[in-house]
Amino acid sequence: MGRQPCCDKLGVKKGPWTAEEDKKLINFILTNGQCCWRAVPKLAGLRRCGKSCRLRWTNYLRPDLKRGLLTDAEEQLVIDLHARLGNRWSKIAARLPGRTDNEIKNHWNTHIKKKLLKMGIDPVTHEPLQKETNKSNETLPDVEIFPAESQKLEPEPNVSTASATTASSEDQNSSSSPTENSSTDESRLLDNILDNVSDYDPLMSYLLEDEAPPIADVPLDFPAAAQNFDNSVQGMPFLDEYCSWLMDCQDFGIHDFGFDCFSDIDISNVLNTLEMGNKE
DNA sequence: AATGGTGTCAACCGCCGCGAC
DNA sequence: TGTCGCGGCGGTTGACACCAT
Repeated sequence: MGRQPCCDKLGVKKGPWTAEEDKKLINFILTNGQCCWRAVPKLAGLRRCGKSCRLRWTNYLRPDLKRGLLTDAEEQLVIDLHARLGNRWSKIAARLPGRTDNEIKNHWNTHIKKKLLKMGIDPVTHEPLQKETNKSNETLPDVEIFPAESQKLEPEPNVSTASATTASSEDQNSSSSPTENSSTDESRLLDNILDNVSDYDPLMSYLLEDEAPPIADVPLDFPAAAQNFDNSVQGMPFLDEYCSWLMDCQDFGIHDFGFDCFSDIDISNVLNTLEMGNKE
């Protein structure tokens, strides 16, 4: 392959994880929580580098992950967020509870990109391809044109023109080069964008609120996490997905994997609570 | 049934930012 | 202030599954 391995120490295993390795990692994290990732492989008895362990955990083993394809709503949200944030997958993923940046990135590259191209929309700029070619000399688009949002976000004099314009340019920048010019400016810009979004779209508003922590950020004290989970999902638009995830967990047989901590969580209670929250 | 092409996604790589010292 | 180590991020790769011929 000729790739320079990041974990080239002797005896460090690479490639797909085995069920045995997964089990070891899960058991370790559940027993000890997430500590120094570098120490994890040694302490957990794994011949992997810490980075690999972290990746495996965050992208695949984390119990709060959703499985399966993105729903239409999620997909639309990803598109909306990508229009604003560019290829900042982790930021996008943070707004989709139970989804990982890797998953969203993959889905973007394999599904959404093609979908948008088919619709005649440039997946990078989110502008119609036709228009894109016509305005090749322009440096910045005046207004970001994005079908779903252009309907929702009526241009308002004082609000989003500046940030939308900047967002588009930032979008373009970020897709070609991840380097940020100014993190302070950027966060201010992001805040503006998020504020403006909140003015228009309740769904986006909810998902973009910093006060509503994504499930992924719930600390890994699982019984406590279950409580936070319980609280944080009240009124969530994706309740069905959480329910199905919990169902999946049961189907999957989490105890087989050493998820004994879940014995502290009465999943049916959680489900009931979720359903009650959904009805309210 | 065999084979080649294409799509999907888990995992890796290298860079960057941040905190500790 | 500079250096180092760690975690996180985004881009990319490669193995595998699926489909068409």
